[in-house]
Amino acid sequence: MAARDYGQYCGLTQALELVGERWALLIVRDLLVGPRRYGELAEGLHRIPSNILAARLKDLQAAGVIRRAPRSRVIVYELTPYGRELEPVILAFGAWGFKALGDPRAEQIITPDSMTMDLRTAFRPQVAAGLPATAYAAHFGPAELLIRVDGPTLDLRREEGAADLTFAAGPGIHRVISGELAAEHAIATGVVTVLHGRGELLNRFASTFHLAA
Amino acid sequence: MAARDYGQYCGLTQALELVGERWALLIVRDLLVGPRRYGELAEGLHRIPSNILAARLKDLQAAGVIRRAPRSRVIVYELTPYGRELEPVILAFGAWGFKALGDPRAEQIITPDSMTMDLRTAFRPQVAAGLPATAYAAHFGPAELLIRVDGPTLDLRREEGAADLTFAAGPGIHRVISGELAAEHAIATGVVTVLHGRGELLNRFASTFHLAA
DNA sequence: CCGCATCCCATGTGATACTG
DNA sequence: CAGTATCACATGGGATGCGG
Repeated sequence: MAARDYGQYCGLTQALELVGERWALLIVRDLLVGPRRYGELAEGLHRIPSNILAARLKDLQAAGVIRRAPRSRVIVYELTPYGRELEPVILAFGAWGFKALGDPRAEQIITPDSMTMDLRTAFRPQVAAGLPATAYAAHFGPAELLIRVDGPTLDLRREEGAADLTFAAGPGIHRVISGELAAEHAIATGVVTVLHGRGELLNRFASTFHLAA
Repeated sequence: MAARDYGQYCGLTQALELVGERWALLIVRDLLVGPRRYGELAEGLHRIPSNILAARLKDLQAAGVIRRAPRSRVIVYELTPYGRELEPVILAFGAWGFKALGDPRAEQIITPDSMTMDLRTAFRPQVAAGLPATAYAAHFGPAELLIRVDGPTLDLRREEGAADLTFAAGPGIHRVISGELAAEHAIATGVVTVLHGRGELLNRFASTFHLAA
């Protein structure tokens, strides 16, 4: 590692040596949602080569950021307390990057975990507090995310469940969150497909989750 | 770039595609201190190969993070407003990494710009507000940093000037900031050498700049 | 299957040298 | 001084293999 050492004694340099390599922060992002198995991580980061995933998991463990935890016959990876302290950094970094998101390219997908973190970033508790409690079920391809907003609290789960509004969406959903695409227009153009419930609730969704672009 | 694309449409992924490559955030860190010339960047990031520096400057420019600015016959690089929005991210990330800083390795140095950002990270305005205005002049090798604390405001300049305490320090100064090394002990062991002024002022320095480890 | 390890090749990185 | 050019090598990417 000496050759790839930045050669500086500095907080940022140290941070980059711990989690600065390719894919590392994305692994942390997914683990912020919850403990994940090797295969789940590989699925969420669908373009990561398996050797790289294995190497990163090893490095992150050595760095004290994550931990291997045996859970009744299967192994899950989870963040250590130190790793969890990256949450504000990742949220702020994600908010910064969100502003530069252009139109989604053809191969770009959204995964439940990436969407979960983006929604956490975009959640506006003070706005939500003034709105009725609402449950949304969002389908991203085969995956479903249950989004429950109750006053200023947000509960995100990767499961099925009763919702006031059920919709299917692709990457274009981000343009609704950025306010560039009005809810009605998103429905009209097929960016969002309402599967169940009143489509107007998508307006409430858009005001609850908002990040300027 | 398609092959190195993460393939996800997500704020964090986008951020990593803009400034996630090796050395990129360190360039941003140094530019947060002020506009810098090519040679100044190369000096501050003393282990960066010149071709990599040139490539990163080009990429960061294309990403809208930095900008080439001609200043009376010389070219300086400076952050765009969007690039400057990375400051809180970099400060938080640096604070996170600071906690994991072990003992400095032999080849690890501190540069004026890295120290400047670490001091900004560690600065405690509310503590400083309760202390008398103080100016410190810190020597890191050949470079000098003038640190002026006046109430809750911090002024850092890369220049010479009158100071209440002038000291020379190496990377070990970070252990004073983390509180692991008491000021008197730092002086006694030669981690910090007092060049001018009362050594007890290093205690004030340590309480003004503090980051838990 | 799941959790990796191995191969091979494209690309990025690093050291050095060089040019306008 | 501000970059380019070149080349050796390390790392990343993709496919595939393999043991538990």
